Amino acid sequence: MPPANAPQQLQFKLGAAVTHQFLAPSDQYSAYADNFDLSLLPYSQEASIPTTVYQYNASPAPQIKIESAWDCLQESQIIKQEQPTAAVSCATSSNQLIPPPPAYPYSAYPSPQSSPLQSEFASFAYGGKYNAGYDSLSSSRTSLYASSPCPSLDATCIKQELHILPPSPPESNCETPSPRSATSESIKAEPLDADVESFIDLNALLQQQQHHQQSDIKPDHQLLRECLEDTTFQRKHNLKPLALESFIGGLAEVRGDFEPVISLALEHAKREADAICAQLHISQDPNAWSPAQVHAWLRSTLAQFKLPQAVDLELLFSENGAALALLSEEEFVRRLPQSGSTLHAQLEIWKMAYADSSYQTAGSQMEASGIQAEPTAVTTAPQETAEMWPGNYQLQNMDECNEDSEEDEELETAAPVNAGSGISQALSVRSNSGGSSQMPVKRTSGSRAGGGSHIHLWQFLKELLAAPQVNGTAIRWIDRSKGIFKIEDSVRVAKLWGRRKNRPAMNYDKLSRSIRQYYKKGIMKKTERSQRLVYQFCQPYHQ
DNA sequence: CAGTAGGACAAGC
DNA sequence: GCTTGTCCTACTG
Repeated sequence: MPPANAPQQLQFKLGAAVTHQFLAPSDQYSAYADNFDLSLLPYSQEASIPTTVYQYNASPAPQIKIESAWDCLQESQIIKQEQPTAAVSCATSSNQLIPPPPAYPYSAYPSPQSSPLQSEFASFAYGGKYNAGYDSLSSSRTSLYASSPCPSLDATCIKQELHILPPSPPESNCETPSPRSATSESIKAEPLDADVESFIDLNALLQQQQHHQQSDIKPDHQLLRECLEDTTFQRKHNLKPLALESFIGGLAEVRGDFEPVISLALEHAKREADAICAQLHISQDPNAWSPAQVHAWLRSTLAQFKLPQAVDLELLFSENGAALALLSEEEFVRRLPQSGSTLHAQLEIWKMAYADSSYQTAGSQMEASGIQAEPTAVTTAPQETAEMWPGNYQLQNMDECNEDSEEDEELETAAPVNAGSGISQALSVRSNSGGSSQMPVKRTSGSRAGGGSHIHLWQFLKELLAAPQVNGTAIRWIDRSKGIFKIEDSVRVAKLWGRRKNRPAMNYDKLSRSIRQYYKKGIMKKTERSQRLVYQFCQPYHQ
């Protein structure tokens, strides 16, 4: 279990690393300064490029790249692990785009920007109260983003490239507002050259400023405080304060980038859940639990986390699994102040893991029955089986993570590394308003090495469309009910497609040729009133 | 100029 | 055989 204040510390660090200016209690200063000396920044006259740049005029699609904290996360957590995994190799590759924080379950956290649960989302993403769950999932690797990862945060960890996504087009039906729109009051900066790659290599700064460090060490982080109060750095680099909330909210835009880690963690969650289910003889679907099974699960989880066993647990929790799943965290805490939060977090993980497996099951059923089949409602819980948890999906992203070139990094932020994998797809489907599920995309197999995947273009497009928060600037629905969508950024979509298929030479010309092949196959068509870059899925390929 | 449309052929599964 | 990638020409706004 991480220290109780780890989430706050971590969030603090992240926010501070981004903003270079914030207000916080002195103890938080201390917590931060223990790991990262901001005194480097104001003295870095040679640093010609700001750490944080908000490019309002960037085009076509500024993106968010966050390397620092997650690199640190990986190095401090993943590499330590005894089992070499794809995540390890991913982490060890230099300068790659970081895997993202875990997606938040839409069902529980509908809108990180607008929801009052925003702070909870932040906690979830950065090892907050959900730490317990992930920490517990198994030994170590599942603590990727669980246990406080950045005690080792140091200058080498801080290399950031931040590009804030522009607002969605006015007509966009993106479900999540852009960071700018969500934080317009918080983010203010002078427009800068769109082509500026903005980052600070603190390694270099560290070397340049060592003499300052050696000769100017002040006690009690006084220097840090002075630096934080000194805004000359911000003025010099056109930096303005960025609210932590806006940064956290903006991460929703890059949620897809974190999917490799999500998948990895989910895989471990599933394995552990699998074992627990077998041990307790309960379903992996919390909604299927009887009250007695709920009690068994609660007691098991309490024991797992070494939390005090409640004597009157049966009285406190009389619900069945379905009702339990609807309880808020507050309700959990009200009933069990000491352990309610952990139980709730763990239950969320189980729900998320089950939703993911359910989604995959639907997808595999779809695949098995042929792609022309009507879509399977993802929300329909599959029958319980002993093999409910899929075991082969989790590492498929890691290959791409490794093979990413720096050039492609920008693409990584624009779309999930594997848009069809992991929980973002499931969550996207689950988040659909009106209860209409999308046609599940065929899951790509875990072995795409060397030859791309077997995914069809139309499926890939639906994947992108299913993640408007991530891909809304590249492709979006015009009329979802009719299956009409528009490719907003043909180049990017084509590159994403090329990456997925391991076709570096892919371009929109070729992609569109494939789309046109769909005309005679009845998969896609141009809209009645033909518009550029606007296509329409034919039935039953949409809806 | 970018996008659209479609023919032709090849490659990979 | 199917799907997709590639290259091509012609056309359109």
